[in-house]
Amino acid sequence: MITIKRRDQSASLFHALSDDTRLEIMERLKDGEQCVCDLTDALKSAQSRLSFHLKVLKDAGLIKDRPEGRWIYYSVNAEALEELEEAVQGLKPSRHRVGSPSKSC
Amino acid sequence: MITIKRRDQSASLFHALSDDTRLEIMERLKDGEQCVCDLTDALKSAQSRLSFHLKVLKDAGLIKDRPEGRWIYYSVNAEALEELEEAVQGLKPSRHRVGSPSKSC
DNA sequence: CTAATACATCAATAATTGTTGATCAAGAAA
DNA sequence: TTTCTTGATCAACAATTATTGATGTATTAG
Repeated sequence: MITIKRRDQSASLFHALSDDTRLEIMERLKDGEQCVCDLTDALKSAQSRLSFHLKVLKDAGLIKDRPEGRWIYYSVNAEALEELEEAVQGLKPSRHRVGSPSKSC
Repeated sequence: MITIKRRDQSASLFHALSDDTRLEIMERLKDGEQCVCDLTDALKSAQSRLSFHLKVLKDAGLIKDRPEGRWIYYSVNAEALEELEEAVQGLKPSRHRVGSPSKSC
């Protein structure tokens, strides 16, 4: 069912953004691509910890990686942000208020 | 620090939406307010389970409740959706690309 | 009044997530 | 080659979240 798939997709986007550290990573990446070492430096965190969070973001499609030499540069995936916007739009109540409470129970 | 507070607030909005069941609740509420019994009925779930998820959504401010008689009607809180939109906007990369990789490590 | 309904909340348990430190592979430099 | 650096991954553990069934409270019906 397509609806369920979309819910799952939305949930995974929201989940990836439901953590403070991951939001901070996204914030850093707004200014341009960063390698993991830039981030461990900026967030003063263990490398394995950041790799974990980067993986969550990447699995959700929110960021992309670009290996170059011995570094891997991460950057925001603009497409995923559009999907996210759509997901949020989809939460808005429809214009036409469907009538009064059902009172079926 | 205001930035950190905003990140926390965003994270809690995203977290509330990071679950399939809760997204389905939000979907149901789009068509108008529903009492818990409507939802247990529609989602075929235990009442305590839905109460739990409704609490998560309510704590995040995404839904409101309106007691009436022995029912409690839940509905979408439009304000929170605006906040959510802002949070998403805030994730977008800034226009001006800050130059080349730092290569500091 | 008692009985039934709607719902929250709690305690116990299960499942999922996050953190840490260790290890491993690949690239670059000596 | 050996060594150093970057970063992924794994195992062990900690912390958070979700599910279940039971209990409690308020409201309404009989």
